[in-house]
Amino acid sequence: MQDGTFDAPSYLKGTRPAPDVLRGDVFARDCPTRQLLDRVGDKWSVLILRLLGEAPMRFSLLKRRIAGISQKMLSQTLRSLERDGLLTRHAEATVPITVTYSITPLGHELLAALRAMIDWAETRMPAVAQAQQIYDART
Amino acid sequence: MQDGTFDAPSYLKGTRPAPDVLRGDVFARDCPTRQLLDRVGDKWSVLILRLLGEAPMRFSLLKRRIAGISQKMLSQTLRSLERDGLLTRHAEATVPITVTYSITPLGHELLAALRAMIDWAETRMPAVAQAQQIYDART
DNA sequence: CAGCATCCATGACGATACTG
DNA sequence: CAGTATCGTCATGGATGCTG
Repeated sequence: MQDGTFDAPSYLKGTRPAPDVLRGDVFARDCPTRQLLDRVGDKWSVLILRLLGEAPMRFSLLKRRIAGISQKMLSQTLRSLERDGLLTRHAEATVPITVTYSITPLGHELLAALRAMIDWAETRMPAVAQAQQIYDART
Repeated sequence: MQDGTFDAPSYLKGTRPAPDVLRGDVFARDCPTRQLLDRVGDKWSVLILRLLGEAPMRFSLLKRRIAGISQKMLSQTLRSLERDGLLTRHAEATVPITVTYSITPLGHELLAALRAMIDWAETRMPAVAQAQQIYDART
């Protein structure tokens, strides 16, 4: 039993306290925060979530409200968010077809969790911009 | 006056309420949230901020605690965060040189604003993973 | 120890054209 | 209307080698 049944390091089996130094591997790779940022840290996800947080919306309306997004990226990002369970797609078999996207409870939860970050960005990004100017002005 | 003095659309001049539809341009480009995510949505920034939120730390310790990061990315990300005013660099002229990084009040603020997101990720990413499996299993 | 310089692979993203 | 398919570009980030 001293060696354990598999090859996991001892601090992963709880026989030693995670040593703070060198638990990096787990921290960096499994870190749920990174996984989340991998998905919503892209160019459009949060923007789309915020819009759908206001109200369900059709593809074309999203396209018009998010100036600068391409059909490809909108479509791709929507599919990704749907896959993640953050929004749902509802297609009506009209001619032409009508597709509406809505945020899910899980998506709403995430949006709520992002609220503080969004607020911070809106009030404090000027301070960041100022810090940059000072940094860039240094000889 | 009916046509206005420049070629800006009327809702930008306040002669009509921003119509919800079509205010996309401003929303998408100036959005502080996007600016923030452009800076901390990368692979390592939040991780570094979290570590420095615990305690000031030297380059080599950061390198060891974040398994998988290259010197290049660590150095590059640290410089970017320093430029943004989120952390400070202190170099001591020992031989060899000793460099310590600390989080700033602004960085601490941001970290606090990210707390809800981090917590959400830690508790709810399993739900996201499950949603993905269901999505991928659909024929 | 704490970097910088360089090269290279990958993938994110945009533009364009086409479709049920 | 709501997409898919294809192509090209550019930025991100890893690997390697060198330095004060």
